[in-house]
Amino acid sequence: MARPARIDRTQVLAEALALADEHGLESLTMAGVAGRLGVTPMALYRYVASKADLLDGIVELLLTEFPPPAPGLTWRKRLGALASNVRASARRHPSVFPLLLERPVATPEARQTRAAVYAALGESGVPQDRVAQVERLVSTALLGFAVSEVAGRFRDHSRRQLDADFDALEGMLAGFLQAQVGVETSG
Amino acid sequence: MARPARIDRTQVLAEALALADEHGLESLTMAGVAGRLGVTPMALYRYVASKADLLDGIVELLLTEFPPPAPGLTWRKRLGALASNVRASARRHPSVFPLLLERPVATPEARQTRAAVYAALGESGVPQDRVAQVERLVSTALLGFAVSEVAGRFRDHSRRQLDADFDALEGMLAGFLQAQVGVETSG
DNA sequence: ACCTGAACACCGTTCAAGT
DNA sequence: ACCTGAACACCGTTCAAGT
Repeated sequence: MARPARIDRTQVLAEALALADEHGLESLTMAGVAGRLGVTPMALYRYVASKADLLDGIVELLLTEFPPPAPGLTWRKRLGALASNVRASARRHPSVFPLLLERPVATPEARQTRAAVYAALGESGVPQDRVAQVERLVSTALLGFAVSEVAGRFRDHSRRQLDADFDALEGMLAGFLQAQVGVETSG
Repeated sequence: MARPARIDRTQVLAEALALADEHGLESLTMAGVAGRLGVTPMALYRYVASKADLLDGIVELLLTEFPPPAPGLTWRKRLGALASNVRASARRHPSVFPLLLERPVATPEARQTRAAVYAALGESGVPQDRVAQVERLVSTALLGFAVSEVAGRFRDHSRRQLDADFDALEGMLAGFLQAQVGVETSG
C-alpha cells in the first residue's frame, strides 16, 4: 500500500547542503544527512542513487541561487547583479561552492542563465560569433575568483581587500567586453 | 639502532600523486599509496601526519612544476611560459590540480614564483602599488581556466576549442595589463 | 629508527524483511 | 511504497610490539 513519504529528494539535498555549510564538506556524510531528517542512512537511497549523486544534486541546488537577472535593467546592471549573486552564493556555501568548477552542469536553470548572459553580451556589442567564448572566459574568471575567496588562496585576506579585488575583477571583465566590440570573426 | 629507511616523504608524495593521476582522486588511499611502495599503510604515518597532510604535500609538489621562468626573456615571454607551464601541469594532474585553488599555499617555491611575476608585471609598466592585485587577478583567471579545462565545466570540449579559449584568455589578460599602465594609485 | 599486527571507529552500500 | 536491521567491504588512524 502507498504510504506517505516522510522525506523527499529536495529535503535530502537541502539538509545535505545545510550540513556542509555548517560543518564542512568532510562532515557531509550519509548518516549525518539522515540524522537531520530523523531517518536511517539507508532511507536516503530511495532519493539519491549514491553519494556522488547527492553531490551532483547539491551543485544543481546551488545553481538555483543565481537565476537569470530581471529584464528591464541595462545589460551592465544585469551582468553586475548576476556576478554579485554568484559571489554571495559562494560566501553562503564556502565548502561546497568549489564543486561548481569541478562538475559539468547542464540543468535547465544553468542553460537559462547562460542564455541571459548571451543576451546581455549581445546587447553590449560583442559580435554573435564571439559571445559563447566571451561568456566562458568571463564566467570562468568570476567562478575562479569566488572559489579562491571562500575556499582557498585568499582565505585570510581582509574583507576590504577582497572587495577591492572584486571591483578590479569587474573592471577587467568590463574592459575585455569593450575590446570585443566590433571585432572581426575568428576561430 | 638506526636502520636505513626504505621510503621517505618525497617518495610517498610522488607515489600518491602518480596514483591520483592514474586512477583519480577517490582512488588515492593510504593503502593504495603504501601498496605502491611495498609497505603497510601504517608505515606512511612516519612521513605524513595524516591524509590531509598528504594532500597538502601533493599540492606543494605540484607547485614545483612551474618554477620561475628563465630570466633573459622579455617579460611577455616569461609570463607566457609560466602560463603554459601551469596549463601543462593541470593536464598532467587533472584530478589533483583543483586542490591548488582550494588550499592556501605559502611555500618558498610559491613565493619565488610570485616574486618573478611581480618583476615581470613591473617591467610591463604596471605601477608598483597595483602589482600585487594584478597578480592575484591574473593568476586566479589562469587557475580557474585550467581547473575548468581539466576537471570540470569544459571537460567535453574539443582540444581545438580549449586552445582557442586559452589564446583568448591570454589576450584578455594582456589587455588588462595594458590598461593598468600608468594608472594612478587606488585602494 | 623504522616497520608491522591487531584493533577501533567510521564510512558507503546491498538486500531481505517489515509495515 | 517507504523505511529499517543486519551485514559487508573499505577507510583512516592508534598503539604496542617486533627488529
